[in-house]
Amino acid sequence: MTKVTIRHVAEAAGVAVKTVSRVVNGEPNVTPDMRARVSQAVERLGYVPSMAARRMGGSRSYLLVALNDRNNTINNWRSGRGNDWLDQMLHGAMLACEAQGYRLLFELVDGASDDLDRKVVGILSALQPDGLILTPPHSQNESLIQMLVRRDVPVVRLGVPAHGLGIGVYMNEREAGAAATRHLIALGHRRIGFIAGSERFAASEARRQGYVDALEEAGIALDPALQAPGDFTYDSGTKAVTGLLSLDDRPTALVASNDEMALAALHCAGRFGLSVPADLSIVSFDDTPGARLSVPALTCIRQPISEMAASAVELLIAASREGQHTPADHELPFRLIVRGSTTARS
Amino acid sequence: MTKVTIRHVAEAAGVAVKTVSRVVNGEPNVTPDMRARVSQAVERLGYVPSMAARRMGGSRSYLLVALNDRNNTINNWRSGRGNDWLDQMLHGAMLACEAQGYRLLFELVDGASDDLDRKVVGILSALQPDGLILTPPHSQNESLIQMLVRRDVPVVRLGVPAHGLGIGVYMNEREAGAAATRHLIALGHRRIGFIAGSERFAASEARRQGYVDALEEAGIALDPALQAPGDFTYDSGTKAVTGLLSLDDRPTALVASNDEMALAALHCAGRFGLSVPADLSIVSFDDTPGARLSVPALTCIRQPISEMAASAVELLIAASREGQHTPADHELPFRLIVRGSTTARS
DNA sequence: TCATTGTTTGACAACGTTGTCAATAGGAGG
DNA sequence: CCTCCTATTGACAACGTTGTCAAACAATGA
Repeated sequence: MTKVTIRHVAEAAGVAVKTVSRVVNGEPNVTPDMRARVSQAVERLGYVPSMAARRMGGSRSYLLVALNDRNNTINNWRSGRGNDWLDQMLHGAMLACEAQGYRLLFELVDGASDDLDRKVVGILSALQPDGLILTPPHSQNESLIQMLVRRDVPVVRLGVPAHGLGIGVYMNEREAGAAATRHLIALGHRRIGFIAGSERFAASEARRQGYVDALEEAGIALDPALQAPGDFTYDSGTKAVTGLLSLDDRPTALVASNDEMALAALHCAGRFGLSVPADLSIVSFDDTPGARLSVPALTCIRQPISEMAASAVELLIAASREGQHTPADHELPFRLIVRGSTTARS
Repeated sequence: MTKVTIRHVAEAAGVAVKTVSRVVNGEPNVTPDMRARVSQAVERLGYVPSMAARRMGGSRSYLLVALNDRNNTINNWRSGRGNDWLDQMLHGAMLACEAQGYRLLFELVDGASDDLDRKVVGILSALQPDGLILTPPHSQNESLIQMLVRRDVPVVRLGVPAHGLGIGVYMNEREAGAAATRHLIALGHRRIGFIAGSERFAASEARRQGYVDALEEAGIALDPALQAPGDFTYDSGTKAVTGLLSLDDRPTALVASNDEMALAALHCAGRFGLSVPADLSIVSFDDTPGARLSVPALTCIRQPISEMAASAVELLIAASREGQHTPADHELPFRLIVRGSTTARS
């Protein structure tokens, strides 16, 4: 009933503690007999090594830390926007960690440059994780990442290419923006509006460029009036759509940079007497719960969030094992999910 | 640039390591001078104590673990249902932890009785947390909690009264069910349907009882046909509502045990040619993002989830400090949020 | 003044594991 | 049979902190 340590197992199996350690960690140079004997003792006593002691004795902590911006998270939560992105990220990461015997600790950070750096260093000192997962927008913070790389902490940057600093795990946002737009073009739409995301996120500009790419390759002239700014919030979506639908030559289709702004568009269209998708087709990004339950359900680009997180974990563990921080980039495929919010131009 | 330990601080300040420890931990019996001198060194060197070493040397780990059922989480996520409850719980808990210098580690568990117990013991052995937060339905698992209490692990049971085993932090679900129902009664409704939640969760039955309470106190006869089973999913909501609206004497109002089933009701009503709230009023539970963005927005009962989580953390830390596991119950108030989905009976 | 008490500081062991290196055993090659 | 090499096992220090206890010192009371 009391705490079981490696010493208890060693005594029970009649071997040295180091041998138990070897078996538990799957190290080589242990005879099958010995391995069986020790394993049996481990099983019987229900021994599980203490993470804290592992960290103290050895060089690994079996711990990864995911850093997320506090303001994003809290704002999402306060505004009732939900944290679907984060949920999926955490799930993907946790499952991958579990599969490898690692733990994931989720931390909120905020603040500007120096202050942020100090906080992150504090987290590093306190937790001594084997790797760090950064989410946008911090995954774009080059100076922060430079510091981490200097300290030899394996870092995965979610959502953006690493460009030689850390490990980037992302999807091709530009191509996704183009795919969303091409879908509308293929349906016969010519006047296609675009609602941009917050400039704090690199993905926003990439998606816009993809939109531009698709129009250009289809030979459709760009109309600046069709590009409205937004910041991923419902209200900003309402404002953007109101502007777009008030145009003399209003668009017949929209690309919204996230689901929430698309939902705003959906509701807003009604106020203009337009029905979706008959009078207005809408494509968006994210594939959140709300996008599936809306009427009509939203055609959208699904980001491989949990897959990215799982990759992140695997890459971090590999990096920490090999003790080298080779910069790398891993691009994962997105998917266009066609639902009821888009149809051919009438 | 290299790792700074307590010894470095001690040398820099010209004192013993134990003295630094005392200052860092705010222990008594240190002269103000000494405290200042050491604090300055800590500040200057950017010293942050290692959690692992703290756990090894001392009796506390400064770590709390939140246990959640893997199946709930994953199903919610796969089905696109979202994990709003969990998000809020984690946020509340994390912020409270941060305020006290603790960390929160989130773990998924699953499996039946023995297997579950073994997994939890494994988590305890590996992490050695100062306390455990259990979410429904595991917070109802008496045998699991009994085991934890036997092992002297402070435990908070979220969402249910503790009844003398562990610490319960919850809202009065029965009273909430009654409040939701009374709101409808006050609006003149007499035929009020009820869509139940999954029987796996104790809250489901409590809410139903509250519904019954309110009807009885208003002298409205119970009609078993008005109580439909459900399991918190959209589909089960659709099924339940279809049944209720097909009745000869159909209800003019509904109490849905969660937002998702209420949204199903909302959409379903349209198919019956009924408009909400004119022909059908709907009250639900949760106050999820979808409930606020739907048209009309849902009148619902808001659970004080993040507040419950924050209380949980504070109670756990207090319990672990005092080293005694006094059973306790903490009931937090819910709130009825009136929005567009309810109106007076026409 | 001296004994007593309390306050402040420090020395040292202990926590549970892994890294390092030495010791031993077993096998190959001469 | 002896030597050399390798595979296996073990002894022991180290990791960074806190708990325990003792030492030094100051304050109190007789």
